[in-house]
Amino acid sequence: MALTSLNWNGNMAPPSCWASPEQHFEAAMAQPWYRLITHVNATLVNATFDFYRQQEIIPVLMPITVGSISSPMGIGSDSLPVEIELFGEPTFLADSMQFQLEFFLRHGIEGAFYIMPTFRGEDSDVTHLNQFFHSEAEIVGGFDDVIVLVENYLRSLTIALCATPLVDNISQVAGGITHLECLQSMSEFPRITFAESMKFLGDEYFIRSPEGIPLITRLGEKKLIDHFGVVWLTHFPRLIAPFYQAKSTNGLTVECADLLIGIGETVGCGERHTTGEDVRLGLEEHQVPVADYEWYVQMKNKYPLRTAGFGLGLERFLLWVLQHNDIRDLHVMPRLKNTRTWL
RNA sequence: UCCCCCAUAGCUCAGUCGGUAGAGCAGAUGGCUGUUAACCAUCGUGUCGGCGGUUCGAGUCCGUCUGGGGGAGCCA
Repeated sequence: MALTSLNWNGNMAPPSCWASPEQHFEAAMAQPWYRLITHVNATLVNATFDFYRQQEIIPVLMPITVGSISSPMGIGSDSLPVEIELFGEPTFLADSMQFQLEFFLRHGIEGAFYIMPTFRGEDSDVTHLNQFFHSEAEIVGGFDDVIVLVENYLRSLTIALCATPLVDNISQVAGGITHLECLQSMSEFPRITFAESMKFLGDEYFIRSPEGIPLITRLGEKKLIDHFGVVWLTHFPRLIAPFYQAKSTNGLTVECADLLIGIGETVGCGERHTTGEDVRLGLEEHQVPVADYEWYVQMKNKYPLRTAGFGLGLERFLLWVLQHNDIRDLHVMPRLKNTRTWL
């Protein structure tokens, strides 16, 4: 990218007018904030492709619609899928393309990735968007392999950002780049298991689900971030994690982790069930109908494979990069539920 | 989805005990000063977010819906 100078005069602050389409059109066109977003995004996408090319993890093309809910409803999740009507058929917009990535790994490749918009029906707020850009990858391997992959990926993203002329503008907005430099210098990120975090934080940072399972609160996550800066929260109790994560050998937790950084959970990763039978058990335990995931079970029955993967919310990562606190400021072309658009 | 708060002029907000609405800023017009502007004067009908109810009478009370903010949850 031939960026030699980003000499944007004036206020770098976000206009924060996404609720007003008329104002936002002007702001998105002219404000330095949105020009910075565009260039930072370009750097992140280029860096992502560069990173995976070195790892021989390949980009794959996938549809953004799915025929049945891919969002794991049931115990441990209330997430809302987005349903539309397409050619007269009820259809869901993908909330993640993890299962499709898992499919592609059966093509004899070591890893697959994509960056695409995915969709969520929850109300938007300072940390949630109804469409966000998802950077997901799935590899042949296990829990520790995907942790290393994510750490290397984030390191290479921050190195790429620091190597562009954008770094001065980022520094201006974020109030410095020590957070970027600090992450680059970490050989590995701190980890804390869910069980350890309960001892570390104390009961007041947890609530109980209707089934009596402890859930960490947002305040608890914030406390961990304040203490560690960047931290993996690992090995969640089986029933509060999605059904597709592989069980730990203790049978009580699953081989998954959330990366807490910036405003909270920014990466979710985990090792998947290897066999169809394990998937079937997971569905049963989470009280999710097996019929919705029949192909997924069949795939693992016929082509068992140990894989692991992760999903990164690009805008959430960008919040951390810019040290900002409202994710709705990060879309040049906003797509928020119940909010009109100018485009 | 749950809890709390909010919605009044272009903007920020006031409005007490229920008696048919006010201020500041912005704006418009005029005046004045040796003219990129300041100052002075004058100018306010706004479905009081929508619908329904109570009442002789509702911005005010009740119900409900919509939208916004905060918190919880869910998630990336």
